Amino acid sequence: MSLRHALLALLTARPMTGYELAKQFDASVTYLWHAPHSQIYPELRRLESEGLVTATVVPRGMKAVKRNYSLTEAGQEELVRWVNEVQELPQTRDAAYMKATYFEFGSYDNALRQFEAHFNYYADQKRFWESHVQDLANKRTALIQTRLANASPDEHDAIVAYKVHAYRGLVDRARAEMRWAREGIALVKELMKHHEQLPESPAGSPRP
Amino acid sequence: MSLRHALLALLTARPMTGYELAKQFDASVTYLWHAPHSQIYPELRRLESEGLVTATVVPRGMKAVKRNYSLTEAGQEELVRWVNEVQELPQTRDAAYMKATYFEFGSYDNALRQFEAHFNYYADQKRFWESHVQDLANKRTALIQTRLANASPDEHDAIVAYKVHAYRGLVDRARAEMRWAREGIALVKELMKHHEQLPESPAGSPRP
DNA sequence: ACAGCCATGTAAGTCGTTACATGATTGC
DNA sequence: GCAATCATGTAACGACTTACATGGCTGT
Repeated sequence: MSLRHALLALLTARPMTGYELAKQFDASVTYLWHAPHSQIYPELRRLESEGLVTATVVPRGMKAVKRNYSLTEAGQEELVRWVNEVQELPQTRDAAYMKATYFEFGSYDNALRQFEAHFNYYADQKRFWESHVQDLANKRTALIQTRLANASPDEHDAIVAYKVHAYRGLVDRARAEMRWAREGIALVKELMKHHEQLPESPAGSPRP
Repeated sequence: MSLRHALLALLTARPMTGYELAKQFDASVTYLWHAPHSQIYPELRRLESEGLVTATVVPRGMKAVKRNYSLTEAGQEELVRWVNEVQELPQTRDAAYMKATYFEFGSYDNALRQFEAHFNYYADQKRFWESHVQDLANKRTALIQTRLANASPDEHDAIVAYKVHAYRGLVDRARAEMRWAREGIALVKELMKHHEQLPESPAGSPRP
């Protein structure tokens, strides 16, 4: 249950409506812990019913309303409890690597395509994460600024440094994935070369 | 839906009972795609009802029975279809990194503990994956041997190489996680040093 | 009038977790 | 007789996905 804690953490910066929270999510946390708005709204209601946040109903336009959520003391305590709890790390579940172990059931071209898609995906992620690291290090996002404004100055270093460390870790991870994909492509090309040298055509296992 | 395809892939080696499949899972695939037996048994029934596997009922003891599953042609086709399909990569969902971005809400000691747990976890994983790479490269597991026996010899290289590449990727990943944790520990120690030099005690944000 | 963003949800279904439950066989 | 391992499930619940649905406000 990281979603609720991500929401609580966002609310430490300032009170926000569900919509604003969803936007902040999409701008930062989503790259660490993805959640669509359809998950956020009900979770906020649950947090409210558990007393971890309070909502004040604000009119919007003539008829409609929005709910402005803020953190309660119980919410802050729950956040601290969660931060101090050492969680079990989740067991690996990686569809891309799993599929890669079975590339023999597809063509060489397919393996190349898969590795290329992998590379491109992480190249994109890397770009985002790198720019996010820059934004954080330079305190360039609106959220980090309000967060810092609410904290005592001698904590500022830590607040920024932890976030930078996490997002840098993701940049490294993206780099590793890109390397893995590149090496995968090299491997496939090697296998293709070998295969050309044995002109007998295979007829054993399934291959489309 | 990788579970079903992992099951189909395992069955390319030889027919197996649910129990055997669960054991094979726990010995290899589980480190790529974890699934408990309570998920495997129902999934096998579903695969059977969709015609991707067939089951022959074998007596065990006097009263009980077991079901021996084997891959059908439709199952093989589905496996090939899946291998050739480029899947969207799942959005990141990393509880450990997410929590790390909020370590300012806990003590320095807590941050150290968290990073140490992270390090130890991946050190374990690395050991397992490394030995698995060795087993695969030397064709030392029962499963890879039956799998190879059923494939044409000119495919043997690829079958082993793809698996070795995937598990090596996981070893690299574990190494990266260990590095991240080490750097996290160094960061916390830096922050502690700085903090000692400012003797005023903080009283702003929540800290237990 | 219409586009685009603000704003908030529901509903159905799948996937995954955790705990519970039962019984058979093998070897000591 | 008992423990370990073989063997197969169910049940309840929670997390997540995808699609659907509604309406308001702002600027052109």
